[in-house]
Amino acid sequence: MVERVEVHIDRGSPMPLYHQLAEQLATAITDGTLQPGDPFENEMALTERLGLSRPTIRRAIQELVGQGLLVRRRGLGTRVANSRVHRKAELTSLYDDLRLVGREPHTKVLSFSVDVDEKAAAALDLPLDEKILNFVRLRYAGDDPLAVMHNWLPPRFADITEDELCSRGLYSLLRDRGIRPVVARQTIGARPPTATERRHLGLKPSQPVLTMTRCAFDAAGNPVEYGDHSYRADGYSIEVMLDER
Amino acid sequence: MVERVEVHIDRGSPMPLYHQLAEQLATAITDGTLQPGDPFENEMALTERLGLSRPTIRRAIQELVGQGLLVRRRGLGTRVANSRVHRKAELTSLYDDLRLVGREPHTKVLSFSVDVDEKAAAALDLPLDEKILNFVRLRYAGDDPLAVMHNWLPPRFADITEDELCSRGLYSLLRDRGIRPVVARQTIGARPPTATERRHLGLKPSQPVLTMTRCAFDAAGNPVEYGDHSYRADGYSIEVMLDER
DNA sequence: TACGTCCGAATGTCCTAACAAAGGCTTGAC
DNA sequence: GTCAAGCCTTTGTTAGGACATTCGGACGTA
Repeated sequence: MVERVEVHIDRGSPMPLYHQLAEQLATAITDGTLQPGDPFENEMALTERLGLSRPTIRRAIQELVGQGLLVRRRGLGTRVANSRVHRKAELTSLYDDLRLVGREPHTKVLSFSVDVDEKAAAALDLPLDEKILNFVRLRYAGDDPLAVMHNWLPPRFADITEDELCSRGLYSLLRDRGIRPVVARQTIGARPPTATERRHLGLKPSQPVLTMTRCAFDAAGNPVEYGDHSYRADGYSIEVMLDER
Repeated sequence: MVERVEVHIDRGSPMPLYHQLAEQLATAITDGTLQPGDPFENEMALTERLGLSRPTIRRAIQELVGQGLLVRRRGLGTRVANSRVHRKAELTSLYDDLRLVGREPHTKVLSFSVDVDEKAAAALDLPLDEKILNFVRLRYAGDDPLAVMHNWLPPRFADITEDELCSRGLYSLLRDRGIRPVVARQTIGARPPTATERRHLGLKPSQPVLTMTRCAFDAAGNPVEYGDHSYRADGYSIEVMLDER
């Protein structure tokens, strides 16, 4: 049985038609209107029903295939993919992650300065003698300390204040300044905690920390953030989706 | 200065024109013929020079933008992106990873059986009473034990033998059977080692293991592998690229 | 019954064409 | 000299059409 998703296209909207379509179809899949394995209305039928051209329809479907929501096979048709492979938004800050699971985050700023740092400068692709904003935050989930996060940012963000860091996530601050990190290279490891980490996170020497160093870039490929974080391993794990599509 | 990349299009090839073009341009970027920041020949010029239509050119360029090799801005043009954000192939097995850095991997199979397992059945989307192939491998990098890897596979792979597991990577075995994992959901954490892990990996109680559980899917969204791995944290870290393009 | 061939359906590739929107640059008015 | 309006270049969106390729099933034949 082919499901006919109800779609409303607004030709007056500044949002491209293919994107409007993709969004509404994505909603129909993620909210369960369309079930995994369901056959999908074919391109020509959509073309006629919605009064859009085939390239527009194809582009919308392509977007959903790229997100792993649909699977297409030549000669056969298009179907809703297995729901568990749906890609989720991946580049989020810890702050957002915690909000999502209902644990109110808060932050204590342990240090805050602007100074030269060769390792960070290299990572951020800046001159080695450039002064770099850097700060260390202790992050809590509810009342429990969860992570020690050390970050370095290019000097153009020098207007960030300690107060701002306490009240919101770093990525939210960056977005307000018109910067949207879209790619990040991360290295994840584990080790015994340092004395500082034991003190701040309340750990015994046998309880390891999960470490993550991350360099994030905007769409143009400019580095926007370099970070070196240590998480309590008993309270946090990192979820990632890998794909080679 | 606009670089004119030498491109040869073979209209007789079964490979799509846009892909031929994308591949040759990608090579020019990754091998350094085009440098990061270089302006890129614009669409109309490519159209005329190569005798291809604009949609074909655009599709090739789009492919490279998706890989993070190019950056486009309306009204401005297309440029080669910062080289460090180039996405690398991400879904590899440990075996391939080790080969790449020149450390000869080898494998000892610790256990091998076919039996029911509710947790694995749920992860693989199989009936709970279905018999599942499962095995535990101890992986070495050179002479050093590196990881204890526990894997579960659907019964259709029951023809895999212990010998095969010793000589090759798991993903290579799957590929030979026509299965290509393309997406995986991973959870990465850390904890102190169990007694078994201490024995096999030669760890002290204070040396943590890095844990990764992974469920991999093929292009159609069918689960093909479930794994629960423990790595020596002092010899291994996990690199991932995140992106929300 | 078993097997191979043909056909229809669906997606994949490629083309031409037109207009919209965004950014930088030139030109002109003040 | 300064600033704004308008032009040009470039990419973004949409349309419509033609043909290729692949898959499954129907049909027919041995």
